[in-house]
Amino acid sequence: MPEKVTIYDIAKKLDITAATVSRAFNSNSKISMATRSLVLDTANKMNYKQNKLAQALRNGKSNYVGVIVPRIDSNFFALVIRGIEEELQSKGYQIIICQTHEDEKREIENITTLLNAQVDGILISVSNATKETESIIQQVSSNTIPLIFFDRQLHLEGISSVTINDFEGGYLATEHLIKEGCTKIAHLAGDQSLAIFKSRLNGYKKALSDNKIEYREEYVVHTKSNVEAGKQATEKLLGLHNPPDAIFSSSDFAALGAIQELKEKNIAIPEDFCVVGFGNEPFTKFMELSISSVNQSPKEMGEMAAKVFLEQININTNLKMEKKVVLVPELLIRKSSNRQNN
Amino acid sequence: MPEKVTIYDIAKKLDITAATVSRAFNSNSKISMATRSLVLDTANKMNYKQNKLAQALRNGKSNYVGVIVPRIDSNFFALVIRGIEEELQSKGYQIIICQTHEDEKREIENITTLLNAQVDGILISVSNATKETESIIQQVSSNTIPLIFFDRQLHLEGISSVTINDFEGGYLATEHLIKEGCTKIAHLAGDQSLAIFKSRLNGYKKALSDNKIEYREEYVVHTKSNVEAGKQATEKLLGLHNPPDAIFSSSDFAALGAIQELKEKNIAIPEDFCVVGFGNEPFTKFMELSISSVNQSPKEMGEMAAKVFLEQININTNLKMEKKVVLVPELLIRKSSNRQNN
DNA sequence: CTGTTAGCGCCTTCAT
DNA sequence: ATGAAGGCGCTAACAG
Repeated sequence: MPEKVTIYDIAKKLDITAATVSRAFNSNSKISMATRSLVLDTANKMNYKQNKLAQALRNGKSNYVGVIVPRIDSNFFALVIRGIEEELQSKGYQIIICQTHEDEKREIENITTLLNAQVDGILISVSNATKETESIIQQVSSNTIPLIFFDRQLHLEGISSVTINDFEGGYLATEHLIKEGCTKIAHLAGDQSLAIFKSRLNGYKKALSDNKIEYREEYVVHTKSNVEAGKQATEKLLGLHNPPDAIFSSSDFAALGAIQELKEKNIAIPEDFCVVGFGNEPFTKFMELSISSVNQSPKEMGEMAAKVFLEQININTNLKMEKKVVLVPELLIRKSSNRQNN
Repeated sequence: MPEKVTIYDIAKKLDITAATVSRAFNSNSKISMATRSLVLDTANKMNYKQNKLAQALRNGKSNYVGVIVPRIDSNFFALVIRGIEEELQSKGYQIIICQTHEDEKREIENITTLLNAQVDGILISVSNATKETESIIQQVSSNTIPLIFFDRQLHLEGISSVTINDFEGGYLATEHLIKEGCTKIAHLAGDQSLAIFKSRLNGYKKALSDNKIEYREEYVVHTKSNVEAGKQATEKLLGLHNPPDAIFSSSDFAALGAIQELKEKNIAIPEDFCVVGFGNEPFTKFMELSISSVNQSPKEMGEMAAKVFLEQININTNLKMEKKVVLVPELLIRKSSNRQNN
């Protein structure tokens, strides 16, 4: 049976006191090398395991960091998490991952759960922007522990964030399509309640106007970020009086749907129609007709978010700091929009 | 500043004792409805958060469950985790995810970390099968907490597991290729130190012999599970005196590599060559030439693993039980191997 | 139904 | 360099 062995057990065996055993494990204290190694050895032999819970309770520091994402079964978030983990684990932090499934209630529950677990910080990609979520996040950040946004942020004062420049991403993609000779560029826009999608749309608009191309309302279709939605949106676009000759999609999945629809209609890509997606999902480069996309550097984003947390936790907690890190998006030109090298 | 509020703070304010406050939060105890709701209300107003760490320490139960996977940025494992989470979260468990990156040292570290964190159980997909890992796992399982294997197991007595029938998966895939008229079927075999890959190879062999097809050593190429390795292996196969007319790949990524190589050599798929992968990665159905694959039902696997854990934790701990759940693989026939409906 | 007491495992002054 | 004592926040007897 369990028979958990504690520092008292090993103290008794060595005829010393628990305090000494404790000191042996927290090397900083002054303790003779002899007893130190003796303690460590016997602890090992007795199969002793430090109880992090007790440690955390006593120290007021759990070494847990909470990570909240919409979902984990997405290449993007999985890579962000990987980045976070790699950065944090070497510093002795363990991460606890929570998923919201884009549900506001779950999001609030997750925050509560993490606070209950006494995490030392929270890294969050927000799903929702209700007033309630906003006020809870504001309160957590200003009263308790460091909270850092990544990818999807709320614009709240005093809260740090690590994002990519979605505006620039949208701009680059659109500009590229213009350079390829496309003049009637449509946009599959995502959920406009999320700032990232708004920014991509704005980048698209700016690129058009900078290039003296008229913005047409009818060329912007709001779609979910999945294949089927992309297909339907494209069908709609192709049915217009004056159909577009290119699509910049705010999501790779919708871009794939667009391509499927175009193929069904026997429209040649990229000769007669160009497509650019967003997110650099693995399949975009696997396709025979590889899909141009905007890389968001998810792993680097995670690493950066972790670094900001570490800075935050190490400074004097009275001195709140706000750090807004904005990563640069990278346009990956592939077959779906490359007329030169085709 | 933090100013953590405890049950004592709210007890003082209400002029009652901390025990009563505690009881209010653990509804089972006998306590008057009046005080109960009073406590809950004021606790809420004071922004009180239960300290799960203290609770866990006191109760000897953390409500944490550790999950160890090779990596999280894989569709398969992400979905397994999702299944685990959905099953466990409703029961009040929080999961802590660790990645091994297929590194034996990390694997052992992860186990230690989780034990230190006082998890109530460990769900693990093993990366490695060294003697050391084996003995640690054996020891954890028999002396401390429930440990359950999923997908990748070690064959140790008394330890439960949830896996899919990889043998059958290999058999189904190969049999299907035979039915499509292929007679010279090659196999891209994975790391044979992992049982899952051994089983897939064995299923392949059995399907051949059941159909009176001679097994040829030269048709089995051991490759890593990535695109490049699949390409190279296929190049090698095509260079044989008597090259194959089909490939059953133990990995979807290698299958994709195979297809890329075949296309470069202008070999028509599926007319002149059929390919079947394993894992049902998202891209397999996204491709224009969609790839046949074996579905491993990752989400269900995760749910099942969680359920087995819950059973284990709820029975008398003296009574160790071993439960081997084997899920049935599902062959998904797509364009890369479908000669009938093409 | 509520108060009192003790202790989960650990660390950290304060002594010595 | 080590021992003694108290407490982190909570709950579970045991009283009453």
